[in-house]
Amino acid sequence: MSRRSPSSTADQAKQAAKAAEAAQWLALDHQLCFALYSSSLAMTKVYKPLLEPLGLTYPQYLVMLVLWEGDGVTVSQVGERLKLDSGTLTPLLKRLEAQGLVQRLRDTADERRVLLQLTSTGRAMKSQAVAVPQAISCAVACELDEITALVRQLAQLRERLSSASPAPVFPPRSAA
Amino acid sequence: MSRRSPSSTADQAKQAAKAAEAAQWLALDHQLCFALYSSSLAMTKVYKPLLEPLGLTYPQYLVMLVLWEGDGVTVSQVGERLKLDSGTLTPLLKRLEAQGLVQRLRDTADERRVLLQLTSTGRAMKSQAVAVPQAISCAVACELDEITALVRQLAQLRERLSSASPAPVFPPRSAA
DNA sequence: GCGAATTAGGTTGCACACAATTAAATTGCG
DNA sequence: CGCAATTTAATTGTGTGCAACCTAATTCGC
Repeated sequence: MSRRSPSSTADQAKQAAKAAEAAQWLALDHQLCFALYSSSLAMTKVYKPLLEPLGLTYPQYLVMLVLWEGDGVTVSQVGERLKLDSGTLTPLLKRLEAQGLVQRLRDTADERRVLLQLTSTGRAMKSQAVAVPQAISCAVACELDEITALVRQLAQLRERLSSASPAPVFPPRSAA
Repeated sequence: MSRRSPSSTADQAKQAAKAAEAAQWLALDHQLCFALYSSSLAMTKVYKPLLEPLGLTYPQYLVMLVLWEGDGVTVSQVGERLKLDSGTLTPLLKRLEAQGLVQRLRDTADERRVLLQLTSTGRAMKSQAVAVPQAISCAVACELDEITALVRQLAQLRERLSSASPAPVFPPRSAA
């Protein structure tokens, strides 16, 4: 404290207060974005060893979850469900096809569409896969209610985020 | 219903019950992993237009948050904070360096280390950046308490995930 | 029918994530 | 001191995410 005082004490106090406020807003550990980001990455790491025996990556597993709920759907229907676009899904689906889990077939009625069908191998994997969420559930908390509540909160958050168009806080080209 | 009955009705009922249970465990919308994954991606999309004027990607912004809290730290200290490894951080930091926001300097005392210093440009960006979390906060919910609670829950979850080593549910090579 | 607008996937390019490997510097032990 | 073990980054390779662009197929106005 009190080292050099070329300007007024009031000025210094104002500066300090402003810096402290900035520190609060920018503190990593207060950021919801980072809490989401890091826990999502941590979740992926927990899944990885469980999915390895199945030969699936985590996003591939998500696609299989969608197809196990019902196949014969289009690429964009899967994308809508997972909130992923064709640039992500196309190569991913080709890898699932190469592994013999999924078939990609042009819709004869509308050749712009590609229909996704599980192969018998892909369908059979479902019974193996049930063990995955069970293992996760045990590894994490087993408090089903807590998990359910968190899932609901996050789903709501995701909705709010998807429909959010944040105010453009910067006047375009202010700091170019 | 009732199409072909080569086996007993009891068998069919058991099968159906088992399938229904599997469907529960594998339902996409019940998965915490997907709730995290999709809301994290949605969050990144909301940040993107806010960070564009600053010339930062979302992970680059996270690194800047760490450095604004205190620079002169090593690559691995940043990695520990963000839970990211050198394979991710090294190219990312080189891009920040190329933009003139950060300096990467070998520690003269221990030449294995690389110390990260903000440039004056990088330091100056902090005051611009305060507007980013403020805009997000408004765009999402403005319920500070709710956000704080969620951040705490997710931090706790991340800890549990990081220390979790899920039981290897599959006997190695069961479905190779 | 026919041409413009729309729609569905695919391709390309860039930026992560992370496992696995490598290389250089430091530490520690005899 | 000498050398093995450790530590710290960097590199390489695979797999996402996503914007921007492209192509082909369909639809719709006329």
